[in-house]
Amino acid sequence: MTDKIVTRFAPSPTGYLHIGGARTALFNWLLARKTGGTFILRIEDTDLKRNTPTATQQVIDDLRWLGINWDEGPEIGGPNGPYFQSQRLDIYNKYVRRLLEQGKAYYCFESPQELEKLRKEAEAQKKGYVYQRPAVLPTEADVEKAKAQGRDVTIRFAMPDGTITINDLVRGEVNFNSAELGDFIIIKSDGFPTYNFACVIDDYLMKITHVIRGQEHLMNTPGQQALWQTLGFGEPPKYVHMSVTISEGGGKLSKRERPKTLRKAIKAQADIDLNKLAQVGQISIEELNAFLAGDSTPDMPAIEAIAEYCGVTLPEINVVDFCKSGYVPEAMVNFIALLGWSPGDKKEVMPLDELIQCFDITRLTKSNSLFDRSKLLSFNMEHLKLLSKEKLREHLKAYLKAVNSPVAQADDQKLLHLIKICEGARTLADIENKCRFLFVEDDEIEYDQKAVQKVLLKDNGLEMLKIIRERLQDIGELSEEKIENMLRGLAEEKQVGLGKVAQPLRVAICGTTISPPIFDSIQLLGKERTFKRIDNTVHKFS
RNA sequence: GCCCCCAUCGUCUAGUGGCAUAGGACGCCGGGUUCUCAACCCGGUAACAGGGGUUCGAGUCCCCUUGGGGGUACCA
Repeated sequence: MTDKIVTRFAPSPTGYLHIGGARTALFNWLLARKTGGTFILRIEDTDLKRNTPTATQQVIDDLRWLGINWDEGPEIGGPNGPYFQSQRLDIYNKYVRRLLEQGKAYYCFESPQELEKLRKEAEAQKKGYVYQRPAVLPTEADVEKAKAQGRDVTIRFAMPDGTITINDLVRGEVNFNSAELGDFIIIKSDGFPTYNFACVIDDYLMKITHVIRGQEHLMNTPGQQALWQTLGFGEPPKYVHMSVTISEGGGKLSKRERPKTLRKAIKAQADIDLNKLAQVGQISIEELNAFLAGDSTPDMPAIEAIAEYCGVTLPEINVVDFCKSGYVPEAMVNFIALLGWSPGDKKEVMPLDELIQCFDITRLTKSNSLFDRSKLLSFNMEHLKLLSKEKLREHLKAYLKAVNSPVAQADDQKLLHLIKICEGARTLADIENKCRFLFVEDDEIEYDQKAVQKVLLKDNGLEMLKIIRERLQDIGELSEEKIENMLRGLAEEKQVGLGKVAQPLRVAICGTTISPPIFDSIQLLGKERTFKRIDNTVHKFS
């Protein structure tokens, strides 16, 4: 019998979960679920400067939204806790002492500035920089002395000589020369462990069997493996270094893209009131100028507020962005899974359980893949069709709440009805857009000028509207059927297409040329409100 | 600069030496359907980066070139 597979997702809490992180989490989760193994969530909060207090919660919320649950970790605990690295300092220290005593780790006293200088010098000679291990390792007395002088004290791992071979489950053997890797820091001057150290200790203690992570970690693996062996931890975990997800703009899909898009958009608009923008984003004009010059980046809320004010659509990067754009988690998971992996047959659109069923870690692609939003959109539509009505309604409900839509007033039954008449929608946002007119006040309709010109003014649409109003008066209790008969009859009588009748009515009730089928729309709005809107429209544009 | 990874339609991919006139999906283009948007139906376009080997035979194996990506931190 083979041992149970244990995987983990180990994010550092620096903000919302982004697509790359979601994909890493997903593959680890899929492997665990496929094999009946354990999936652990571990928070790598060893960088005091970068961590934000709310980030852990954001990551947790995003994972839950995606449907990725963990067997051990924050909120639920487990036998290998704590699951926050910042709470495991004494554990790391124990292993550091062991290495120190064996002369396999040693103290260093260089400041970051001094190291930077050495690095620059190596660069100037076109050589890669490696830290030079002193012939005689510093003693505890040296540490005391350095501390007394106010110097930084760090601890480095003494990398053993020779070639390090890592065996990647999808890439095969990859070789590294340990002399080129150098002795890396395992304990920072603030006493916290570095990623490369804490990760090894925790993977060992948590009995992780498979480490699936991005290609950006490939260069960390030999050092971690050497550490693993030096500590006598036995057989290292199996490694998989996934391909990277590339953005449509080229380069790694990164959160920098959102500010970048906004900057470009603002610069493209010639006459724009910068003071107003700063005010909208609640930042100073200096900060705004620094941002436009590319010198700094304000916080996300500021970016988003300014973008909304300018009417600029920011590219989605974080999981929440997609949520707010009306994507459904089932589609996200399905799409992300197919980025750098394929089941091998022709199946693409799959529900979660099927995804788990056919998952095979060795089928990961080696090459990077580009994040194609139009394919995601298509997947989202397919999943909207696949989802049960109840599940879809729950998603829609959560979405409406998240974007603070007036449609949120609708009760469960109404929501189901709206979903039905919006069949063919590609996102939840499509449904919201189409149905919002039902939930705004009759005299707060915003008219789309193009629609008004084309449908109401050019083609005698207003006259048609008046006739429709009269006919509507006559048909008594509204039903889709009666409305349809009336409108079709009218079109036939006037020898025109149904569009000539339906479009003016549509613009009158919702201000745009886009709505659910006109018969359903009128029926839902009701007679009184329809009349009111027709009257308002006729009055306004006559 | 140095280290490492990768390379099939525009994009995601199938392909593990003969099943291949290279398959699917998204996109795109053309047509149909239609009260708007979307959906839906039919059809079409389009790829093995280049050059050397190995082999009876190469998208598939090897080498070089080129291109893309990642890393090069007291970040993770």
